[in-house]
Amino acid sequence: MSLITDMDQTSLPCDGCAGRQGTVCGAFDDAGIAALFGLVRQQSFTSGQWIIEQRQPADRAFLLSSGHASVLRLTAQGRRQVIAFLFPGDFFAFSAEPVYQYGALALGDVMACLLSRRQLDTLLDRHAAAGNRLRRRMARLLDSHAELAFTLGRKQALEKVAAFIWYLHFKHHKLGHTGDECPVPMSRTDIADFLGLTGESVSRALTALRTEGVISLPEAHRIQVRDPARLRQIGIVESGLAAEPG
Amino acid sequence: MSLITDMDQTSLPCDGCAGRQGTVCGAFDDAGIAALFGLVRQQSFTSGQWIIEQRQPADRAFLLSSGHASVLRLTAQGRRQVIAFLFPGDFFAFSAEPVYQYGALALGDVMACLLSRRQLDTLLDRHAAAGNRLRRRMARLLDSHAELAFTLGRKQALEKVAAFIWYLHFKHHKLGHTGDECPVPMSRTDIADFLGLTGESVSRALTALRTEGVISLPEAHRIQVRDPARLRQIGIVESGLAAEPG
DNA sequence: CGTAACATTGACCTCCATCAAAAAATGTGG
DNA sequence: CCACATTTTTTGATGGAGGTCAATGTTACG
Repeated sequence: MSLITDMDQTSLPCDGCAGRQGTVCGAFDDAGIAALFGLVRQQSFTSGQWIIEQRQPADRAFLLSSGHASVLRLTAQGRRQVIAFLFPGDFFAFSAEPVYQYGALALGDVMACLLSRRQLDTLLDRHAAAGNRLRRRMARLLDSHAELAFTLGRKQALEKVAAFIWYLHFKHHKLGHTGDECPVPMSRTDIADFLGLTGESVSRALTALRTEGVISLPEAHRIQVRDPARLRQIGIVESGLAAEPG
Repeated sequence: MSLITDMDQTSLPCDGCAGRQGTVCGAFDDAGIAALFGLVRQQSFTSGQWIIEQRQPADRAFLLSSGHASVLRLTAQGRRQVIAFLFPGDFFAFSAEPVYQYGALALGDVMACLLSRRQLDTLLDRHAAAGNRLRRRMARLLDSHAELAFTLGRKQALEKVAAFIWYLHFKHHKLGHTGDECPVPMSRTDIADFLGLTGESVSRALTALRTEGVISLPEAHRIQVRDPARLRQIGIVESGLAAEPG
């Protein structure tokens, strides 16, 4: 697959890259960032467009400046598995394969900074600190993948959906927003393909949580958390810290 | 979680470490290996012993010299999810968390080379090449985790078990063995907890594959593949190369 | 050899997928 | 801004894959 990582909150605005602020590029030291922005070329995508296409040479990486994307695999028989959702500031790169086994699909309007993998590799070779920080980032990503494995393997539908809402809100706050309400940038089917369910089951789970008073749904693509403690309990979100993809 | 990676086949015998040959430590350059073996202390474990315990400080790493282990998470309610199986030469390290969210359990007799994470980090900081190779290794591990996500989310029981057998044989050959028969070092329950099934379902799937003539089971912990093409087809193992955990 | 742990097989039931229809949201042109 | 067409979401009815519980057969080990 590929590295999909969210970069630090700590670091720099990304004007040179995105034209709007984003907190990104945490894995690179200052020289690295300077070099990086020299290489970057920006591109916009609309809903349903592939930013990276599955089965194409794994020679491109990108940084999501604005909007959202899903990383997914599509089999010959038409089965879909979403591996991750990307938020502004998230990074996609580093398949070990010569060809991407997964594609990245724009959910709505997207701005992305594309760069070649070769350039990125060179950059990383030159800046040891960047490589080390990236290694730590990848370790965190591995943690989150294990979390996903647990969710897929050992939770039932309601628990999966509860954990997912927890994850959505975690991301929302991590991106600097406040409040108990957050947007849902992906479709029910996308959520289902992430959690190993059907769209109908996702919908049913949402209504169940709404009926129980745990959440409310002012609109289909907006969720308000009314009882965070119970949501977390239902979702079996244990890991105190890195509650990435629950 | 943690990095669990199998090291290169290319590299060195591990006598200084394991007392018996193993092809390991591929991520380190020569100076790195020399330094590494200075730090190593070896330990043996018996079936059912924890090599690394969940919820303990994530300050230890280890290299499996001989035997097998499972990496698993155990929740308060007693749900079990196996994240990976470790084979001789595999490496376990690098949780991003301060405390391991997963434990490593010996399957039968095990010899492991334990080293402290701090020492390993220092080592990696000093040897840039080792860090880079490790990064590539982690990318491959991420690929395999995505493969696991697909298996857990979008395959049915028979397909999961077929893919698992494929994975077992892949590992077996990668470790230098030949032939269509290979040992199964883990229990049915372990397999079930890896694939998101129950032991009974694994058992049923195995008999189904046996009845179909795809495999045979000379003993419970030994599987012979009679029809590799069909096994692969049933297991939906697509990725030509990195067919890690199917 | 005997006992305990594990694996297989069977009967039953639950949760979720599937199929289908109604309701809501989204987009488009007038 | 509104009417209409299309897509998405919700809700309902039904069936099946796999979980659960229980009994039997097998393997591993003291």
